[in-house]
Amino acid sequence: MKFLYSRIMEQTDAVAALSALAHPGRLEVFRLLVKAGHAGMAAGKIAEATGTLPNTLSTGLSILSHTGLIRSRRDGRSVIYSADFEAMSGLLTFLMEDCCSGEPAICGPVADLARSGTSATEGCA
Amino acid sequence: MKFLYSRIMEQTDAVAALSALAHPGRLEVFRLLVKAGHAGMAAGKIAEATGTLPNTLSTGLSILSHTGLIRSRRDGRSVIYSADFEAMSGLLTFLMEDCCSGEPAICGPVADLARSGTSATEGCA
DNA sequence: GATATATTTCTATATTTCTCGAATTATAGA
DNA sequence: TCTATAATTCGAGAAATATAGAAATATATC
Repeated sequence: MKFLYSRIMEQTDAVAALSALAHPGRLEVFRLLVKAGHAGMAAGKIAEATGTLPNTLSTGLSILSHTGLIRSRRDGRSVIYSADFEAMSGLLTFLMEDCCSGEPAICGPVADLARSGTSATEGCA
Repeated sequence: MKFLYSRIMEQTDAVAALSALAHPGRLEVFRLLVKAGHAGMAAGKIAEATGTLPNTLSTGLSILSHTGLIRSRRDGRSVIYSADFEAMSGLLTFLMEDCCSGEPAICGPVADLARSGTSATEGCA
């Protein structure tokens, strides 16, 4: 399990992350975790919120975890999942790299993201 | 062919856009077009730059086009493709919506993006 | 130790996606 | 019109992905 986002995002990692998000159920889970912030959510709560079977959800969480987009920690019988904002920032930066080649200012916030790089989420709770 | 990004991004559209990007060849093409900016690139030049067969590339360009992530215009015998920064901004905004629920400031530029919304690329050439 | 809860892993089937050769369409110039 | 160039569409076999039932693992409580 590699977490290269904080340094260099490679195409292979980006494709894996995008593939993980390119699925209605997994995308819903990820966005739920983005909203939940650092606190995260237990797998059971996610299953309840999304109406997914536990085994199917677990497969989805595993796929997201392997890309580094989400993290997990155990809390008693539950496993808490949370979004990794640094990984997400790395992905977005990779996507918009060299936006408008040399004149990133014209692209607004998208370019800000590409310019700010991975230190973007340093302060995230 | 719908282009909902400038207004409301729905999950279905986001999944389609992410699926389109979740492929090494298509991701390479998209990032090439991000760098090329508004000027864009002819399909033939893209094929040359990426070493893709024309028919395979055409399929990839078609998939990207249908999501609204790229646009095309004919120029003589060539077809020029270019990235649609507004669509991309809409996708990124959708992904990071309600980042850290109520305290987006702590997420830095990622949250800036989520907050700025679709007007982000207004000034893009 | 025994039981209940929470989550994951295994396995198989169904479905979707990928790639490339061949044929087709569109435009430009002689 | 004829020819060349540029790009797209079609079709089929191969590969990858999705889903859910059943079984297994981990933790907590009695």
